Amino acid sequence: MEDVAARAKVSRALVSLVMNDSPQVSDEKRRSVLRAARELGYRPNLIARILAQQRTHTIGVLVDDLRNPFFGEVVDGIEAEAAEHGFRVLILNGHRDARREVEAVETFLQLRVEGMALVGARLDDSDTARVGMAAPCVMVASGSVRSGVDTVGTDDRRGAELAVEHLAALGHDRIVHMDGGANVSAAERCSGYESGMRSAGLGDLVDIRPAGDDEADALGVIDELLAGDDPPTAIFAFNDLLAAGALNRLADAGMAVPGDVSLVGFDNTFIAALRHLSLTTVNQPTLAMGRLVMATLLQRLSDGSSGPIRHTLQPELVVRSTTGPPRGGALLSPAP
Amino acid sequence: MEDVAARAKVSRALVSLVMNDSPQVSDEKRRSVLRAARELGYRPNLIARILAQQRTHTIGVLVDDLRNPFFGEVVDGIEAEAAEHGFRVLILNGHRDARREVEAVETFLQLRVEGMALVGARLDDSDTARVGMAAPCVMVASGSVRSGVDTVGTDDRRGAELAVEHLAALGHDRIVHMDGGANVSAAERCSGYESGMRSAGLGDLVDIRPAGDDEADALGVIDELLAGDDPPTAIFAFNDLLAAGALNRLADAGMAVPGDVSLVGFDNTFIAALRHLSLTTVNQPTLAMGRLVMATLLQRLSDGSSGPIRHTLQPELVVRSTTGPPRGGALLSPAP
DNA sequence: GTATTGGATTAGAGCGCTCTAATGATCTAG
DNA sequence: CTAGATCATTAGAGCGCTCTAATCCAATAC
Repeated sequence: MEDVAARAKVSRALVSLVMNDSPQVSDEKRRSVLRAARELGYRPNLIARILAQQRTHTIGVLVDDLRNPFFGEVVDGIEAEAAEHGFRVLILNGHRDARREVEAVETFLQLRVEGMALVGARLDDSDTARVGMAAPCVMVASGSVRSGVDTVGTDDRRGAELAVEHLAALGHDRIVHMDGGANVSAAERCSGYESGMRSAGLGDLVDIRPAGDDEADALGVIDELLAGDDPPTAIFAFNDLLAAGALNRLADAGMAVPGDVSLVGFDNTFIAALRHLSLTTVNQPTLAMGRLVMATLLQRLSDGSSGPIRHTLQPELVVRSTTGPPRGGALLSPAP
Repeated sequence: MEDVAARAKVSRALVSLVMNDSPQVSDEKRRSVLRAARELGYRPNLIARILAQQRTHTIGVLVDDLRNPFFGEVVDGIEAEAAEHGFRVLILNGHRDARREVEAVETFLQLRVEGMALVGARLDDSDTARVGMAAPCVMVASGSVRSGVDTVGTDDRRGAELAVEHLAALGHDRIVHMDGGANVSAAERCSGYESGMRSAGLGDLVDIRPAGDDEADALGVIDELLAGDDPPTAIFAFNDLLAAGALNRLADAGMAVPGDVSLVGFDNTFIAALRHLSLTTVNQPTLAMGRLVMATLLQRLSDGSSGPIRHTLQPELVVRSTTGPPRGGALLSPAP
C-alpha cells in the first residue's frame, strides 16, 4: 500500500479511500492510484483491513457433513441471502464429529466472524449455549430445547408423525424406526415416531433401532431386522441416505419394496426423487430454511436484545413408491 | 489481551508466550495467565495474530458445487491431509458459476491463504494462470493444458475411453456423449469419447450433445434424443448426476435400461452404487486425490521453485447394471 | 566478593490497513 | 478582498497480536 501510494504520489490514506471506492476522491487521483495498484499487482490485505475496521463482514457456516446433499442445499440458501446483504460466508466441515465441530466453532470465533450458522452440528446443549454466548448463532434444528441459540428448522417431530401416520393408514403396525444416532434431529424424529405410534394405537409396538445418518449405517440394522423372527412390515428411516442404504440391503436380501416392506425416508433430497429409488419421504424446504437462517442471523445482528428466536417450518409428506399396504395385512388393520 | 496481562500481573508478551504454549515460561505464571484468560473469557484474535506473524496457516478450497457428493469426497481427502500438517482449511462455494469462482479466489487471495485448491473450478486458462501467479495453487483436473497451476486428477480422457470401449465391446455403435458443458473435466472426457469412438471404428458415429453436470441438465437432452428418428442404443454421460437424470427421464419415457439403451456415468459417487440405480460408471479415487492435492500443495509450499507438478491417477471402469448388449444388435457388431 | 551464565520476563517496534481530525485548495458571496 | 463554505487530501494514532533484543534475577563459578 505504501508502494502504491508512493508510485501514485499520494498518501496511504488516499489509496485506502480509492480501494473502498469512496465518492470523495477526484477522478484524476483515483485513476492514477488504480493504475499504480495494477502495475504493482497490489491486492488489499483483508486481514489488515478487518483488524483495522473491527468488522469482518463474515459469517461462518459449520456443516456437519459435506457429502449429504441436504446440507449443501441449506448452505446454498444461506449463501444466497448472505450475498444479498454483503456478507462473506466461510464454510467449515464438521465431519460428523462433535470434537471437530467444537474446534471449527473455536476457529470461527477466533476469526471473529460476526455470526455463525450451525447446519446439522452435533454439539451438546452446553456447547451450543457456550457458542451462543460468544457470538450470534443460528442453529438448524427443530427448536424446542436448544438454549442460548436461535433456531430455524423443520418441525421434525411433526414430520416423523406424518411418516408414521402414512404407514399406519396403509395398514402397517410393525413399524420400526431406524434412529439417527448423534445427529441433531435424531431425538425429535424419534419422539415424533413414538407419538405417531401411540396415536395410531401402536404404542406397544414401538421399536427403535440405533442406526445413524449415512447409507453405511443402515446395513447392520437391516441384517439384524431380517434375522429377527418377526421382521417389520415397514421402516421409517432417520433420513434419505439411511433409507437408501436400507433399500440396498433389502434388495440384497431379496426383499421387495414395498411388497415385503415399506420404507420412508426424511429430507426429500434429490436422491429420494431419483425415479429408480422413488423414495417416500418427508420434505424439508431446504432453500427457504437456508435463507431464513441467514435472515435470522441478520436480525440478531441488528437487534441484539430479545429472547431466542424460533422459526419452525412445516414438513410435508411426499408419497412415492416405497410405501404400500403390507402384504395381505391391510385387512386386519383398524379403519383409519 | 491487555486485560489478561493486567489481571495476571504480567506483560502482554508473556500472555502471548503462554497462548502459544512456549516452553520457556514458568509454571506459576502460565497458570495465572491461563486463569486470568478463563476468567475474562479471553480468546486470542486470530486476525491480529495472523497479521503479526505474517502466516495464516490456512489453505483455501474452492468447491464448484456443494451438492455434488463427488466434490465432498475430494474435500474430505484434502482436509484429512491438511489436518495432519497443521493447516486450517477454509471452504468457499463456487456455485457452478465462473464469475463467483473468480470472486471466491479473490477472497482467498485477500485473506492471504498460503495455498489454494480448486476442486472442479470452471475458470478459464487465463484465470487459472493468474491465480497460479498469485499463490501456490493446485487444481483438480486432468493435467495437460492447465498452465501456471499444479494439477492432480484422474485421467479423464482414459476414463472416457474405458466407457466407450466397454459399450463398443458390448456391440453398441450409436453411442452418444452427453457433454459436461462448462465443467473443467468436460473437454477431456469429450475428447476421450471421440478417441474411444475412433479406435472402435465408430469415428463416423460420434455424436456429442451439450448437456451439463447436474441431473436437471439431462432432461432436455434425453427428450431430444428420443424424439430423433434413430435414437442411440447407448449413452455415455458426463457424470453420475447427469446419468441419474437421464435414467429418470428414460424411465419416464418407458425406455428400459439397459434393454433399450445402455448408460454409463462418471465419478462412481455413492449414487451410482445405489443398488436401484446400479449405474455402470468410471471410478475416480476421490479420497486419494484429495490427499494428493494437499500433499502437492505442501510440496509446492516448501519447494517454491520447479516446473508445474502433474499427478494423474488412473480411472477404473465399474460395470454395474445399466449396460448390456443392444437389443438384438450384438449380432451385427464386429468381433472385439 | 565479583564475574558469568542462562532462563524468565518485558519493552517496544511493526504487521497493513482504517478512521478521525486537521489541513489545503478552490470557490462563492458579501 | 476577505470570510466562510465546500471539497479533496493527509498526518497519525490505533486495531490486537508477535518477535527481537534488552533486561532482570537467581544460581553457579572462581
